[in-house]
Amino acid sequence: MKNREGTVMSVDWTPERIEILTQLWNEGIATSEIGRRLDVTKNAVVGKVHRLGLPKRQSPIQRKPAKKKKAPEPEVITMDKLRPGMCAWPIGDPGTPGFHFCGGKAVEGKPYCDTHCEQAYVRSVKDDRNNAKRAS
DNA sequence: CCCTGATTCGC
DNA sequence: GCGAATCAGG
Repeated sequence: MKNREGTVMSVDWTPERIEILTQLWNEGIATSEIGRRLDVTKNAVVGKVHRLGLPKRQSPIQRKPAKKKKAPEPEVITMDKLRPGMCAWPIGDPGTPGFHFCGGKAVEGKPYCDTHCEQAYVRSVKDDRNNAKRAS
């Protein structure tokens, strides 16, 4: 695109250029060729084509769903993944499929993370009160 | 390694 | 919305 006469921000996808792009694409011209023709990169072409919803080509390519840039996918902490310093709060029923642990950062000296320490503590308080009553 | 297109993601 | 980077198939 252009900013008021001159400074190029990116390619100006005018209707003409889009038409050329579409036509060349429908003729089966390679993206790199189209890019050369319109003076843009092949990535720009394929990106635009994809955005325009034009028919796909070289079909049987199936990309990995995984991406390494972001969203590393929250790992499920199974027993073998559990390490010291990880919250060992059980999730699910032990011995059944899908059983795993919280896996969060455990509080120093505790087997659980902050959240699960609190939950454990709530129970402890009740028990401690009863125990304390009896003890005293 | 070259080509291709496909998808994600920072801008 | 754009396209470089990255990825996957040929």
